[in-house]
Amino acid sequence: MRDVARIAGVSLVTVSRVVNGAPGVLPETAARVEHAIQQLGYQRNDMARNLRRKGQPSQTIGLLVDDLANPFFAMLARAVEDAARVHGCVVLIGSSNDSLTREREVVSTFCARRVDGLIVVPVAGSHRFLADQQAMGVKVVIVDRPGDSVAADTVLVDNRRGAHEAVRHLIDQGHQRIGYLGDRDDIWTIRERFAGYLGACAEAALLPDPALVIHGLRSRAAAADAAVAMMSHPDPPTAIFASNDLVTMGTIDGLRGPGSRHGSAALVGFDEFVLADKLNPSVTVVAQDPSAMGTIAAQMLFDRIAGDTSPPRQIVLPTRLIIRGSGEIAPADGPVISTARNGKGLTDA
Amino acid sequence: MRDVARIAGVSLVTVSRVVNGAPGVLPETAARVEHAIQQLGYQRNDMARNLRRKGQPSQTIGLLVDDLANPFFAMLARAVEDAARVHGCVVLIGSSNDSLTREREVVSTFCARRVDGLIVVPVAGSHRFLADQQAMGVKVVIVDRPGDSVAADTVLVDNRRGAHEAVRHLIDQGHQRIGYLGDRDDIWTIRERFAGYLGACAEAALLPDPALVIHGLRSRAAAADAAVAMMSHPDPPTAIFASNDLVTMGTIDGLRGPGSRHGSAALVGFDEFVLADKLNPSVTVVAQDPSAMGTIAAQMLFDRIAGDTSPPRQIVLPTRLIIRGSGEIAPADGPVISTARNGKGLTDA
DNA sequence: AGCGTCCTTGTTATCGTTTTCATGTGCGTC
DNA sequence: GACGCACATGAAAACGATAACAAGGACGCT
Repeated sequence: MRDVARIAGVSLVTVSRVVNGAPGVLPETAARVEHAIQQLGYQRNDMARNLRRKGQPSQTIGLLVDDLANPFFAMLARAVEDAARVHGCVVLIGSSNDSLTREREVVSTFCARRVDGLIVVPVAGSHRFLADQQAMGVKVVIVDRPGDSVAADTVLVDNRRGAHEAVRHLIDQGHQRIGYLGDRDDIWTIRERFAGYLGACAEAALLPDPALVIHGLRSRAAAADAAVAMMSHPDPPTAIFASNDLVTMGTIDGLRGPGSRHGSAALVGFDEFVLADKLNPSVTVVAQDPSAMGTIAAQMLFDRIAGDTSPPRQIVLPTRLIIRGSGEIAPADGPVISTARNGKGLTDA
Repeated sequence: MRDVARIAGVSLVTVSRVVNGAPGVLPETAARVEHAIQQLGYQRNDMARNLRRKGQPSQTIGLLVDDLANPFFAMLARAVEDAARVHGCVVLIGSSNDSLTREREVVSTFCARRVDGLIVVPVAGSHRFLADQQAMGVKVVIVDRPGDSVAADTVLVDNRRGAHEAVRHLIDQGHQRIGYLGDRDDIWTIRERFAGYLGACAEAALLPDPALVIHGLRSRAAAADAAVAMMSHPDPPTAIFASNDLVTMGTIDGLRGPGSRHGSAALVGFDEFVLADKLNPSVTVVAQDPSAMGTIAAQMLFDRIAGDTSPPRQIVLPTRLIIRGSGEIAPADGPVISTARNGKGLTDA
């Protein structure tokens, strides 16, 4: 910058003004400065800039998801990124990998970089440290799961109702023995879905057989094994509700695998996934709209950064039951997941 | 920091030393400082820190992919993030969305933040601006597609050979009329795959019928339409090679859709995708390992940041043909895509 | 002519940290 | 007892930019 000033024969302030498009610089002077900038390939140092302009936003936000490689969070991240771009903001990204320690570390690193705000998918456990950061002026929006010990805007999905609808759909089809295959139930979303399953059963005066309820499936393979085990029960279920996409796919593996009775149980899964409609039989799912979640969360965050100090809000998005069922021809229009990117999903809210 | 110093009754330097774990501070003094830090909730400002420590790396890298919502890039991003964490680095992320302008903007924004390095999936077009940033000291690694007008470490996949193998597999199965359904052929990977298709045909003395070659399919729906159109040809292909996952899935839609001859053509697609093994018939694919690409790219980048000044290298990873074919029982172990996260894929190289 | 005003430009202080060098203190040694 | 040395600590400058204020000139008005 000093070099630019020297070459253009002006002072630092004038260069600053030109770089920031501030008014009150003679066009001729500006041109000289521009020329010097070109010549030297000068680029403003935003670190120094943000340091000096304390109080002004730093145009950086942090996004902390569970696992970026998971398509659900990838879509959410993309939506956040697009919103950030509109606000001239860059995005720092991190995966917590279901570890509270790692989450705390990442949050701390981001805050040391003086982000304006954070969008966090919280893992289980206390988030006092988030509240601390809030006190220091960092705006926080929580997504996907409620945060423990922290008052912040939150965007959730009505997991319970979605699961309830799904299971009721099975019941309406005449199923009486409905198995549950679930991920770790210390994850809030999973717990809610299980509650929805129980609720729908209770509503129909069905008492779930404890032998048909399996928790803690952390991988597709584990789910496949569990599905096989469940179908080997002397009195196997006629239908299965799977708590998320991984478990659903594992269940498909199990029901389809060698030595299994092919398709001997109806299947409804939480989470839409690619090609669910092309399986035979195609799979009924409870679809969420991760893209909408990201867009809404980003919107709330930028409102806060812009100075909104109203009490924290909680937004609960509905799910969508996509009924496919055995042998049924898939609907002509694709699943919600494929159109979510354009933000249409917002109308669901 | 000033407050911490005052409360602890020491100078700024001493606080700095404690915060950075520098030696030469009396344990008792350090404890007093630590206490003051706790009390005030002080956190180092890394902006100011990076500003002062010019020359030292800023512990920030930028990752620019085509589309973060695409599972391929999401996995790549996750691998990069994991590697970055090991090096104590945070990751700025952006999607170029196939736009050179947007790519240039994002790169510029990242560099204004003084990132140590960039991992870029380049869109088509000249990347002179990347070379400019290199000249300013930013390390660059190119991934997935070669960069135009820029000398940098590059991680590619042998798209041509992969496609060649895939098409030869079809030929070995006895197919003579093999259609090509492809994405925009101004994308390098797509062009390479098409070249592989042509090469395999030529090798077998097959002359592809121009009516069976369709380019420019940008969406699943477009691919579905194209597949239907191709199958409606008076002399339809007995097999189809699809240039990427989106086109493959669209082709499945088309072959399966109402009014189509179900499964009337064999199908091999580039890119592995979830559940490809569970379709009926299951789909043979050419699998890449995005996670390995990310890991290797990050490794190269951090080597450069650490001071490696050897000439730019180019690494070409092989693909893996996963033969599934009609009616065949899927192998017990999952597709490469599901195990890639742990870096095992690296052994493929 | 004198004065106020607008407009362009420059001077200086500052952001929060680290670096460099200087200072003071205690201790062992000849 | 003086010297050198190691050690803990502090003072001041610097990183690259912006904010606040000041200065000089042109202009119009009385």
